[in-house]
Amino acid sequence: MRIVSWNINSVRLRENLVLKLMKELDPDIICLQETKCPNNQFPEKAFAKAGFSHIAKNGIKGYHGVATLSKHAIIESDIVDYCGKGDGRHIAVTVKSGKTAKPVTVHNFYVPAGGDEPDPDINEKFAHKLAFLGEMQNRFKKLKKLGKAAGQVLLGDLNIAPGEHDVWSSKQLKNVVSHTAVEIAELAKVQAAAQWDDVARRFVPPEEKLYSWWSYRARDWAASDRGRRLDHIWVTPDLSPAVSDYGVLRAARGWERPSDHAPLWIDLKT
DNA sequence: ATGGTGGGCGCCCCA
Repeated sequence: MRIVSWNINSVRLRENLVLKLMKELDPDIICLQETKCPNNQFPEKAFAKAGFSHIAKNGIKGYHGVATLSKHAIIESDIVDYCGKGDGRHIAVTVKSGKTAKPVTVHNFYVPAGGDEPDPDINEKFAHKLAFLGEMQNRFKKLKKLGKAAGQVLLGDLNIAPGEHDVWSSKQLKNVVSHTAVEIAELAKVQAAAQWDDVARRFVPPEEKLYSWWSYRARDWAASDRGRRLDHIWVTPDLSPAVSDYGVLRAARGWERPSDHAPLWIDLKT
């Protein structure tokens, strides 16, 4: 089973790029973030026609919003309202890909970007980001305690590039929101809460640069290559051996009228 | 040191 995560930055504007992605990667599940689309305006028909007839969405007019498209039946879906704001920043689906396959639960997240100033006392957006990560920690700690932290995937735009080689210059970005020590520590606590495995770094050596986002503001994003790895796919330990491949479709950043994020994917033997 | 671009929505927010 191939699972994709992609911050699409408006699903209505880039419906054609989602269809292109379907052709290029032939995934089973696609998790979108920043759909910026109310549920009743979501382009379901076009996606169903392409084979993705099972869709779970948590959309908000104008801002953020997540949606998960599946070729296989969604047997359960669940939305958690982080920080009590009514935002569209999480949706979970449970999918069973065949009669003998074990069900897999996929958590699709869009963590708040956090604004410009990395100080929660003067920047409420940064405070929101830290609070959101705190709620993620509690949620997955509880899940672990209940013995239910298995058969799960956590992915999405987490808006944090934790490692030295997850950014083009760790030194120059150390005070830039997305790469500050406090965020990286909070993200590590989320990861520890259910012993999530960051599969990316098993397939791409930690000392190799790896990005999933490049700013729109660069004159030539590919030439300057000042990227950040803001998007992640994690799995619970029981699924680690089942992950057979991982990749970032960097080419999609160069498609016509692109998102500023590239899609990333894993192959999972179920 | 600064400002650069791109979305949605409606005279300005967010990334």
